[in-house]
Amino acid sequence: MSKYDVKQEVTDNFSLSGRVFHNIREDILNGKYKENDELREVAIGEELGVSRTPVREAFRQLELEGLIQIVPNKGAYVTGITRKDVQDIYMIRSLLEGLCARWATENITEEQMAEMEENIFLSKFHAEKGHYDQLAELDNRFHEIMYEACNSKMLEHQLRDFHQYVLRVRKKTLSNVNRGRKSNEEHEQIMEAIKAKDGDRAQALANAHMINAYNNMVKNGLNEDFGEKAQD
Amino acid sequence: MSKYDVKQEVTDNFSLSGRVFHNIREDILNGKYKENDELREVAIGEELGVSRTPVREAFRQLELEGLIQIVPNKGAYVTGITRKDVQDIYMIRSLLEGLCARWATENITEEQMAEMEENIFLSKFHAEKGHYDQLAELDNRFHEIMYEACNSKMLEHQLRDFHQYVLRVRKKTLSNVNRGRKSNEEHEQIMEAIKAKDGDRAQALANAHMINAYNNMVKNGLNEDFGEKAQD
DNA sequence: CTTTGGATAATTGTATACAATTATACGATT
DNA sequence: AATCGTATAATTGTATACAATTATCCAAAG
Repeated sequence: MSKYDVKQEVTDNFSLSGRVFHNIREDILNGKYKENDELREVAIGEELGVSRTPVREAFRQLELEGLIQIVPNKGAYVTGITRKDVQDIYMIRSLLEGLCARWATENITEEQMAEMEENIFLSKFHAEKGHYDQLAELDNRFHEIMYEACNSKMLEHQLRDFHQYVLRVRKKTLSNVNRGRKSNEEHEQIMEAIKAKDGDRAQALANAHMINAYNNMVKNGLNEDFGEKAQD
Repeated sequence: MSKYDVKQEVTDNFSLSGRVFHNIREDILNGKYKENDELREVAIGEELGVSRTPVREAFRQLELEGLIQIVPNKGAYVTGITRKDVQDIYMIRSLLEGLCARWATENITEEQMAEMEENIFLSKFHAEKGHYDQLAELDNRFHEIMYEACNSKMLEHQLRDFHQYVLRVRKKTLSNVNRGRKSNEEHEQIMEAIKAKDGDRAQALANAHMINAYNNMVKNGLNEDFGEKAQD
């Protein structure tokens, strides 16, 4: 019975294929499955206690996300994520987060603005206290608010995907207390620009925010994770 | 006939699910399935002569692409593409095509440069002759070359997706002879900037190229296609 | 007439069976 | 010993069977 008492998030109420999808993706991003590893349907099915059907559905999704490559009648192979991939994603994100901040400036609702201000306030508090977990969560949430506020289903979708993609790498980064504080300051500036309806400034700040996050990540932590996979 | 060595998407394989995926996507993009339509697994399976299994796999992919929404135990509903979506995609693409042109400037190979020059040359020829089909193909190919030349798997993937997404809308646009000629000129300028290793200029030109393509599209053709779905 | 209850049908979710394809093992031939 | 060919096993591709859930219909109650 203890097996079923394990705490599950409400949003984990997915279909089996959905759970399998998230599970495998996490395992690829975690490094459990490494580049060029072959994923076998039965093995993964048994590991997760499901049949091949949901596993195959998950495979198709992972293929579309570019995390695995399915070779017909042969197998599914992990594509992995190289150091250069991460770098490219951050460059792409910096442009799109900038655009998002601009659009958010034009479309943000009062409720969203209020939540953003609250987010900044809480982040300051938890930064003082050294509550890294809450800080990471608030950081995520800040970006989520912006994604919602930009009022663009397409852009929101893109940014959310990228966000997920580099989430693991970002975790480490934020546990650096200095970057956490600096990140908060940058969020606050972005928020102020949005509040002041200064789209140009919001865009530039959000753009720079991503570049800073990337540069900080490169300085500490990325090498040990991706050194063996580095291509460039 | 022209070349077949054009790089294809992974899902273009000969598996049933791949075919079903492309089939449904095409039908959504060309309006056979409209917004909020419910897609039933057996109906589509029978129509394409396959069982539910490949249909379901295709559904999962379509959901990830944002073309349909799967409500657990209920059904799959077409999300559709609004006029605002198209506009947003073009804005996003303009940024990413700019980045792509910049990176292509830094990474393009001699072979790719040669093909790009050949592409420009052929485009001029077919524009003179009024060969719209070849012109559209060459236009697609020009962008494909840039996507490959940028040397970024991530960016290439993103741009290819967007490109596919708006392909149908673009078809009409290019059949406007004036836009076709203007587009060619812009391609040539981008090519020249890349050849001259002027990344800034290449980026700015590619950026503007997308904006122009969008503005032209809005001027003629978009309304009749998306008028009934327009939200804004 | 509207509402409600439940039987029935339709649809999706999952597992399994079977076919097609590919990988592996192993002996025969050279 | 190396290579080839074939039998066998392993794996993926597809279809189907069964379970779970949701939608529909219709009669009876108010």
